[in-house]
Amino acid sequence: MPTPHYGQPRYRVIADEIRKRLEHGIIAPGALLPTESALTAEFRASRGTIRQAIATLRDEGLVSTEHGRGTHATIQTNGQSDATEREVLADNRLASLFAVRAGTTLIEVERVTRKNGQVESVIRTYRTKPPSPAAP
Amino acid sequence: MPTPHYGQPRYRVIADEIRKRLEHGIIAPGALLPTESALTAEFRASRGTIRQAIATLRDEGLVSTEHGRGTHATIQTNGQSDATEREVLADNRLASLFAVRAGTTLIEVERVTRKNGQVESVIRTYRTKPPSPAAP
DNA sequence: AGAAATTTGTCCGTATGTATC
DNA sequence: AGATACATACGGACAAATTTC
Repeated sequence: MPTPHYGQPRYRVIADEIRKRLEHGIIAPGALLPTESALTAEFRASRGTIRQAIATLRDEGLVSTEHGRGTHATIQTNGQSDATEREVLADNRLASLFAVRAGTTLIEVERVTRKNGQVESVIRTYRTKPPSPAAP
Repeated sequence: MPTPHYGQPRYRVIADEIRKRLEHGIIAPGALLPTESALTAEFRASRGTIRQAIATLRDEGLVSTEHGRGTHATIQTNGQSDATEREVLADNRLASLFAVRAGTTLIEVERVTRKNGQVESVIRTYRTKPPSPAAP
């Protein structure tokens, strides 16, 4: 088969499927996702397509990827309030503002304001991650 | 030659070069960037690499891409204050919060707080774009 | 310490689909 | 309808970071 893509693009379908597994806890928070090759085999898609799907989830803050290690589900410090905190990797703009390297872990707090049930605004606050007290 | 890429990846070098042109006004705000094929020819890189470079700039809010039209420099309503306003396209998460389609134009206001010259936090507020008063 | 295997990152070339002009 | 331009998808190759042996 050549390269058909009617309706939804494949990478989005794949992202939707993986997102469902994250939301349903089939992939636990902090757990490693299947490798790109494993997903390639499962979804019968090329690596590029798989990587695009994962990039989508990364864009949503659902997963985090590290070179040579893998992609793992992001830990969501989310109770039931309207404020969610998560760890994200600095994009180029944030990196230059904070004077850190792109990809450095930052803390993002997201707050949602509503009006008559409708979302009025989304406020995201970024800060650098405080150094951990661990020291081997 | 196969695929040499020592030091900086090519897509980042290309993104840096285009960013410089945007900052220097060589590409005016609102103006269309060269097409992907033109950039492919200029930088002697494949389309995938060019697209990755443009994706980087899009991530920084510097440019905006429309299917079938092209990529143009984002209009920066930026005086000299610490608050910048720009138009961005909704990522999947924002789209679901605002109940709009991914890619819908949103208004982003970014504020930076500093302490002793160091950036302390970056606050980004997103709102839907108010309907224009135009009426054909 | 060092080599090998694993896994993600980058890059290329090509083909086809879809939106806009 | 045709030309132009971006979007999606495939497959292959090599680079770099991490883990495993």
